[in-house]
Amino acid sequence: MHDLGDLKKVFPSFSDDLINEIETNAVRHSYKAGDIIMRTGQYINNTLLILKGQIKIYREGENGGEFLMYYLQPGQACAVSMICATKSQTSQIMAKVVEDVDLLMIPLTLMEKWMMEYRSWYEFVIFTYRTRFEEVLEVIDNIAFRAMDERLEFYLKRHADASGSKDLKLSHQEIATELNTSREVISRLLKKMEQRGMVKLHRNHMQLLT
Amino acid sequence: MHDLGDLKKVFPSFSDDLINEIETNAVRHSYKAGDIIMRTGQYINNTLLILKGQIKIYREGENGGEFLMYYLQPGQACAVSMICATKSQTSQIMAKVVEDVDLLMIPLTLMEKWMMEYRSWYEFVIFTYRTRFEEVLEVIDNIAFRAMDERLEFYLKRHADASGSKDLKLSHQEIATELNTSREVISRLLKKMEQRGMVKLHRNHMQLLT
DNA sequence: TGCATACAGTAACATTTATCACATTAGCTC
DNA sequence: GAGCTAATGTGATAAATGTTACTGTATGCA
Repeated sequence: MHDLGDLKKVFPSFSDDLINEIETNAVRHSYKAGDIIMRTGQYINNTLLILKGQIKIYREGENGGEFLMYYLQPGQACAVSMICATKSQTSQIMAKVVEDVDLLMIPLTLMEKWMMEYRSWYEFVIFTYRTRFEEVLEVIDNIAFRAMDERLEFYLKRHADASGSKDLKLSHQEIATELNTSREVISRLLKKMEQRGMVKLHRNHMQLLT
Repeated sequence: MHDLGDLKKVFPSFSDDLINEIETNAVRHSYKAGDIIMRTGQYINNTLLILKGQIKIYREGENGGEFLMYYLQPGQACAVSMICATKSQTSQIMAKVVEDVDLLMIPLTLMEKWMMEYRSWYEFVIFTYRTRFEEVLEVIDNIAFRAMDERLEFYLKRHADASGSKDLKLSHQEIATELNTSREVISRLLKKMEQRGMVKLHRNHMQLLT
């Protein structure tokens, strides 16, 4: 199914005995693009370690908004699931698969045990918390202090970073949904950005020029 | 200075040996209302445990905005300082004293050690992370999906909860600063709320009626 | 080829929020 | 109580964003 070398490559910071533990105890799962792995209000009993693919973590609005918090990539874990898992709490967020995903599910009991036993696990968990907390703070900064034009620029840059490419496969509607605004607003702003030479627009995709 | 019974009262979940450890190692500090304990970009080497008073945790905007994230009360700890402390990272937030504060400073090295040794400390830390993360998610919900009138209502309720009183000592200007809007907007919305019987306005304070 | 559909552009208008300008008032000091 | 000051009230206007209602246009599919 998967082997030690595999895991070690995706999670290089894990110690060998921790990897052995994971090999023995974790359950592997696959999901298809579009699958929803976690929903608001659902109980969480596992921590998720991403091996392959991409997951979008977002807040759901009443009118179908999917307000983007952050993306999970291979080598990362779901901070929310870690936090909730400690007391079998319900999730406050949604997780949707963007690209087909392979992941490992770690039962909450082990999660706690490992915290005490494996230093590399402890550090990984704390690092995950910290990184996501900071990311979320940055999101707050943007919606609290920035107007939509700046937020759009920031959003596009995040995408470019996440996908490692300046060619972004996004429709205006998708962007609007993730920023909780309307397509028309995004179209207008993108046009302005194009006029300023920051982006080149095509159908279903665009290139960041900056 | 302070004794075991003291600490035990404010942090009832801590085990006796943990409290002893804290007694021996923590440094006590006091701050006056208005003092700024943490600023953006500053290095953090201690975790803070609040014994008395109230601290406001916020994001600073360029134009002097003080966007409220949450309040720290007695019996609580600064989640951000815990996270940053692990690797001597810089803070991404501001912490300002609202009411005169007594607190304990725990050096980061102990913070880590205790995680492995004291279960009640581990649980406290995880609980702190989770609570704050959820609080911040709720803040995001509000600014992402709600208009100013609803955000104001939410803000007032939070204040009532935090202070344990429905009589809120707040000027319109303060509220405006913490919601990153202008005083006029707050005045107008408060007037509307008063007309709907949700609040009774006075000079420098108001009463929540709901 | 022609049709259906999703995507994109754009104008006109409504609504919300921000900004400016100034009036009013409560509470304080002398 | 006169006068000062900070807090609050309010109208007019500007700017940003949301909404409605269309048009055009690429793409895939029958």
